[in-house]
Amino acid sequence: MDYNKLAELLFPHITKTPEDYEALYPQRDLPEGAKVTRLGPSPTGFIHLGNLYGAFVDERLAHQSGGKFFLRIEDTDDKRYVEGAVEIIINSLRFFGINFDEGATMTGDIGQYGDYTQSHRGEIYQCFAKKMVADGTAYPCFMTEEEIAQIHEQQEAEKANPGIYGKWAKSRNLTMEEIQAKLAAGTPYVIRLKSDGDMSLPEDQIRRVQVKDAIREILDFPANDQDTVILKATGIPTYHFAHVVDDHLMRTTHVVRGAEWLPSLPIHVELFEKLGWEPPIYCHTAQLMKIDEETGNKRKLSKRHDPELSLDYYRNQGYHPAAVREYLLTILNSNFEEWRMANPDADIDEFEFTTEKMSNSGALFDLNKLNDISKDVLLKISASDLYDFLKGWAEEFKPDLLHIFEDRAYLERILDLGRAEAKPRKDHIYAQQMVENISYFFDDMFRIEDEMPAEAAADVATIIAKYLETYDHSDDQTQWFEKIRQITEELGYAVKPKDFKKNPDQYKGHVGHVSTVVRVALMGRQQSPDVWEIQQILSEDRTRARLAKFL
RNA sequence: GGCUCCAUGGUCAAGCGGUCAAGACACCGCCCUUUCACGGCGGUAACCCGGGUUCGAUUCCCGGUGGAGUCACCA
Repeated sequence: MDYNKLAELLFPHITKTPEDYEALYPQRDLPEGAKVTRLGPSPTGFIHLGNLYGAFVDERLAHQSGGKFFLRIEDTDDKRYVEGAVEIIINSLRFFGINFDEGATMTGDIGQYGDYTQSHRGEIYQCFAKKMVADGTAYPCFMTEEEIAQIHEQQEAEKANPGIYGKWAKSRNLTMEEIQAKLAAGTPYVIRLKSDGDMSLPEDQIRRVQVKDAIREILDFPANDQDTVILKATGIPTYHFAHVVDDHLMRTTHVVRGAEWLPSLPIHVELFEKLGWEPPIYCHTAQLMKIDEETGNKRKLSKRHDPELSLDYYRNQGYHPAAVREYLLTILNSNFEEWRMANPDADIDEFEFTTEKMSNSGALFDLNKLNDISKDVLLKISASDLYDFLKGWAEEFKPDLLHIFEDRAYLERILDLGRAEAKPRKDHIYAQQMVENISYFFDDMFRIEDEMPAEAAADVATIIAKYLETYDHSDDQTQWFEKIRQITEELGYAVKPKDFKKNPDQYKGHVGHVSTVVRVALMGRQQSPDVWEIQQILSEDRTRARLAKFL
């Protein structure tokens, strides 16, 4: 068989050579140790937490080493394309602080290693497929879908491994004449890798391949034996081939991808071997998991089944991007939490991220933990920044709430309530929750949500009346509380809660019950931050009005 | 079914042959306290099983078991 002739027959329109592309995309001129990473989403426009998790690794690796991080659109499957997806991807990631140095953008490519959209790179893939055909390491396959389905059935019946390999690869040994005839008849075909692997050999004779993974150390598996499709009938490559060609030509140094790619790693290794290229360093990240409600077991996050893990969900809820980043880093690097405790105020970028410290078992997404982390993160954000963040969130998701932003100073005081103390309050978690938390500060949202405390129920009117009567907005906190005590005593309640607990028969209740009455009248809830501070923010008029209205 | 990955409390996890097996979140209790939150103190709770190797295994090896992933002209 004259493979060169076959290559020309199959790819007469390809005139460039592999050398041309090698020259077009030279080695990158980067400092020693600089890492080049990439994110290769398919343009479905759907991003979930798992994608962010992986993107974060790429971003850290590249930017911590003085390297490059680029975006490549992997749209070799036309069925997946969703309009505007590139924009969504870039914007969603940017929101969480992940920015690309080069690659596809909304307005065109940035960088010297493009085109960064796989569907535009047809000729490049075909050039290398042509080379493989010329080398005798790839061949045209004319099998129809029906034939392949039939083979699958037969394999199932024989309990053989499924797939096109060895004796099942019927187009593998076609003669030139047969191929010419098929071509002349216009029979559609794909290009398959001609694998040297053979899994049917006795176990000790099967060739094994070792790959060092940056997260998982040595990976050891049997060499690939599948004649995997590298070019579809349309001339578009499959993921496997596109990955190998692109990451070589784009001079990617580290390929970060989910562990679901582990099973196809042998294919990629063989492809790199056949093309005579050095493979990149692989970083197979553990999958983010969730508990499946139906089975009660852990399972990989799924785009289809877990819409609540979409990035949009977190934006909707109003989680601050810094909190999400902080959370992701704690599950990404096991020593991050420790580092954070030692450096509570350090910038997150100062943390040295390493693949070695990444876990290789799948972590369950833990909302409790996110919330806890978020409290600490938001505490460090100034009221002014918090205001801007909240407003941005409301503009996008809660336009009917925009009126609360009219008085900036007022909202900032509310957001800062209790945060200046030595032991500051950590009330803020995410926008939606914050808004609910502070709703009583706004008359249109204020309503009585809680009951009056049972101990003081009979005296509610009296307590409020007396309180209003003695109310002086200019009282300091001590003076203010002294008045509460007086009312407490006058009405037969214990000034010290302990007295009441010791002798519950001697009192109607204690000072806590009395102040709770005020709290419910003013805030509509039994629980709130300090009443005096709230009153100061509310203003005298609003305070008096609410008390009066309650009577 | 084949291949692969994974295996320490409810969750995330330190550990890398000798530890009363860290810590964080969650949970419970107590303290602080006019409520809540914050904070402090304390508590419940773990090395999947069986063989080796070794004076000694959570740690190393083998075998099970369990969980996950993957076997497309999808990525």
